[in-house]
Amino acid sequence: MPRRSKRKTAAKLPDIRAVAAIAKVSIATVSRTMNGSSLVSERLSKRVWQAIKQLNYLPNTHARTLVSGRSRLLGIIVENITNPFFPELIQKFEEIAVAHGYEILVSSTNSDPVVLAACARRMLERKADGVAVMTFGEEEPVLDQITHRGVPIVLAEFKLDDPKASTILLDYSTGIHQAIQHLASLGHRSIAFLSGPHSLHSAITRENDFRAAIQSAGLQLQKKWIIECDHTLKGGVAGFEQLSKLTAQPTAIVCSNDMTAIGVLRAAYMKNLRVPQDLSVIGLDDIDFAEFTLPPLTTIRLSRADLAHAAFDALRAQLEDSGNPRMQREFLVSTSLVVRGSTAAPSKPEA
Amino acid sequence: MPRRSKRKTAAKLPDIRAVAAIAKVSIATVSRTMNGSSLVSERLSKRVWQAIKQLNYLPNTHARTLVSGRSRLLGIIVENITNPFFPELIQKFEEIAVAHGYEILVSSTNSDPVVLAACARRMLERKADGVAVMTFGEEEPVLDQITHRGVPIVLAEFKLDDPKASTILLDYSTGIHQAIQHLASLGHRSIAFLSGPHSLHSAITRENDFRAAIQSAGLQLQKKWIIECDHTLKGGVAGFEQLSKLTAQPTAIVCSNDMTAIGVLRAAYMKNLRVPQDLSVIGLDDIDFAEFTLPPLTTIRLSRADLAHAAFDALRAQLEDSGNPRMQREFLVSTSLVVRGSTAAPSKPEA
DNA sequence: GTGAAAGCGCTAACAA
DNA sequence: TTGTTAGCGCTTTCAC
Repeated sequence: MPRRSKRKTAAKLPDIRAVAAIAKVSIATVSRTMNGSSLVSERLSKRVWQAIKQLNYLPNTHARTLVSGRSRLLGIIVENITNPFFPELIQKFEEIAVAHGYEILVSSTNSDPVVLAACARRMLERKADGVAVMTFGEEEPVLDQITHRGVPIVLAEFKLDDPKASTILLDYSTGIHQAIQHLASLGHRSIAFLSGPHSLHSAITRENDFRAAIQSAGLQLQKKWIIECDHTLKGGVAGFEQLSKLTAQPTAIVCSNDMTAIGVLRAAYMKNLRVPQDLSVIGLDDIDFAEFTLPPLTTIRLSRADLAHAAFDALRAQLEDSGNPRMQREFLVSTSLVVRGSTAAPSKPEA
Repeated sequence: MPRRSKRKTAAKLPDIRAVAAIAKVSIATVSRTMNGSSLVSERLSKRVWQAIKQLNYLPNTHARTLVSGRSRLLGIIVENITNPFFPELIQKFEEIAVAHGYEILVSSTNSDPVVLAACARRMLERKADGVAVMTFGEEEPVLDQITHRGVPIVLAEFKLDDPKASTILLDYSTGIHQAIQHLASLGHRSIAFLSGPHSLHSAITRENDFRAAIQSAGLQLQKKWIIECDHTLKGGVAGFEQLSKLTAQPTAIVCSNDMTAIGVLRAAYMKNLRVPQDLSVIGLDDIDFAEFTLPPLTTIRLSRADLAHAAFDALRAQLEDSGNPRMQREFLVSTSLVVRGSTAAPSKPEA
C-alpha cells in the first residue's frame, strides 16, 4: 500500500506537491527554487514561481524547521516592555531581523527570574535559532538551559562561561563621566545619584561608574545622596522625596535611567523646585520621550539602534561563524551625553 | 530496509523516543502523558514524567504543529509599538495568552499597509492559530489573505465580511460625552478637537463622536477648531501651534489620544499658557504615563486589559466554538472619563 | 540539472 | 489502557 494512499482532494491549503504538480516538476525542484539554489534552470524556475503565485502558496515554516533544524526565529527577552526603552529596542531589533529573513519572538520578564526561565523554555521549545537577553544582568543563571542546548545567546552586560554565549559590554563610564564633567563645569559640587535596583548588574555598574566619575572630578561622594530606586517613574518620585528629607541638599541629580529622571522632574515640580534653575537633572537612556519632557531632559544616550545591531551581529556571528575560534564574542556599545534643558548652573553655587 | 536505519547515537537533543526508551513505554504513551490524556495510568504517567525530567526533554513544537495543525501561536499586530498604549496592550495580551498555553508573535506596522501585509504573511507562514489586528481601522483590506486561509482574526473597529473574522467595537461615544459634559459643567463653551490621522477609522469615529457630543451639549461646533493631527506627541505640538494662530481661541482642547494631549501640554507650557487655569486639556487612552504628566492628564480611559481580553476571547471563540452559528463575533469595549488635573473652569468664562 | 525517496519529531487513528 | 504505525510538509542526500 502506497504511503500516501490517504490523500483525498479535500479543501486544503496548497502544499509543495500542489506547486510541483502545477509546474510539472518534482517537489525537490520546487524546494530548490524557493531556497534560491543555483542548480535550477531558468526555465523550470520560472514555471515554479508562476505556480507558486497562481496557488498563492506559502511554505510551511514548521515543516521547514523540522527537517532543516533552523527556525529563522530569534528571541528577544526584555526586562519590562512598558519601559519605553524596550519597545524602541524591540522595534530596531525586529527591523534588522526581518531584513535578514528572521522573525522575532518577544517576551517581557517584568524582572521576575521565574518568568525569565519560562520565557527561555518557550523559546527553546520554539527552536529559536538564537536569543538576545536584554534584561541587563538580572538572574541570568537560569539561562544555562539555553546554552546547554547549543542555542546561541547574547546577553547585555553579563558573561556566561559558554562558547555559545556572547556579551554586549556597555560603556556607561564615558557618558557618566561626561555628565559629571558637564555638571562640574556648570559649577555643581553636590551631586546625587538615584540608582537602579541592585538586583540588576547594570544598575550596579552605573552606580560604580558614577562614584568613579565623582572622584575623578575631585568632588565629594556623599553616601546619603546615593539612593536605590527601581528604574520606574514612581521610583524616581520616591527617591526624590527621600532625598529632600535630608538636611544637606544636592544641586544636581543624576539618575540611573530616564524614567527615574522623569519621576524626579515631576516630584520637583510638585515641590515648586524649578528645573534647571533650582535643580539640575540628568537621565540615562535617551528614550524618545526625553526630548519632550518639561524641560527637555539632559541625558546620557544609550542608543537602541546600536544595542539592537550589536545583539543581532552577535547572534549572527554565532550562527554563521560558529566553528571559527576567532569569532567575535564581545561587543561594545558606548554612551554619550546629550545636553538639553534640564541642566544649568546652580542658582547659588557651592563653595 | 527499516525506515529508521540511519539512527546513530550522535549527540543530539532528546526526543520523544528517548523518553519512551527510558520510561519503557511507547512514544504514544509519552505523547498522551504530555498532552494530559486521561487514558494513561498513574504508574506509566509517573515513569514518563520522571524520564522527561531526567533527560531535560522539551517537546518540539514544530513537529507538534506539523501534525496537529495547531501551532498555539497567536499573532498580535499593532500600529506602532513606540506609542506606549501598545506595549501596555501587548503585555496584557501576552499575559492572557501565556496563561492559556499560547505564545504570541508581535509585529508593529508603523501605519504602513505594506508592512501590515508582510506581517500578515509571516504570521500565516508561522501558522498562527489566530491574529489580533490592533491597528484600529487602517488599510485592513490586505488582511483578506488571512481569512481566506481560514485563520481566525479579530480586528479593532473594522468589520471584515468573513465568518472567521470578529470585531471589537469601541464605544468611544460614552467617554467622549462624559468629557464634553465635564468641560461644559466647568463652564467651557469653546472646545477644540485635535483629531488623529484620517487614514484611521478609529480617528474618524472619535472625531464624529466629538461632533455629536458637542451638539448634544448644545455647544457650537467650530470647524477651525477641529484639526487633523497624527496621534504623536510632535503632532500634538504642531496641532496646538496651528490652533494658536487663530483669532478665536478655545478654552479647552480634547485630543484623539494621550500622546497628542501630552504634546499640547508641552506646547502650552512653551507658550506660557497654564494648564488647567488658562487651558483645559483632555486626552484619550489613559496610558500609564498620563498619571504622571504635569499636570496629571484628565483623559478618556480605553482599558488595555479590556481590549486584550476582548481580543483573546474573540480568537478563542473562533478556535473552540467555530462550528457554532451563535458564536459571539462582536465584542464591545467601553470608555470612561478619568478626571485628573488638566481640566478646570476657564479663567474667563465665555458667554 | 533533475527526481525519488528518506526522514525531521511528533499526533492520532487504529489495533490489541 | 497501551502499542504500532501512517504521515504532517518540507529539505536533503543520492542516483541518474
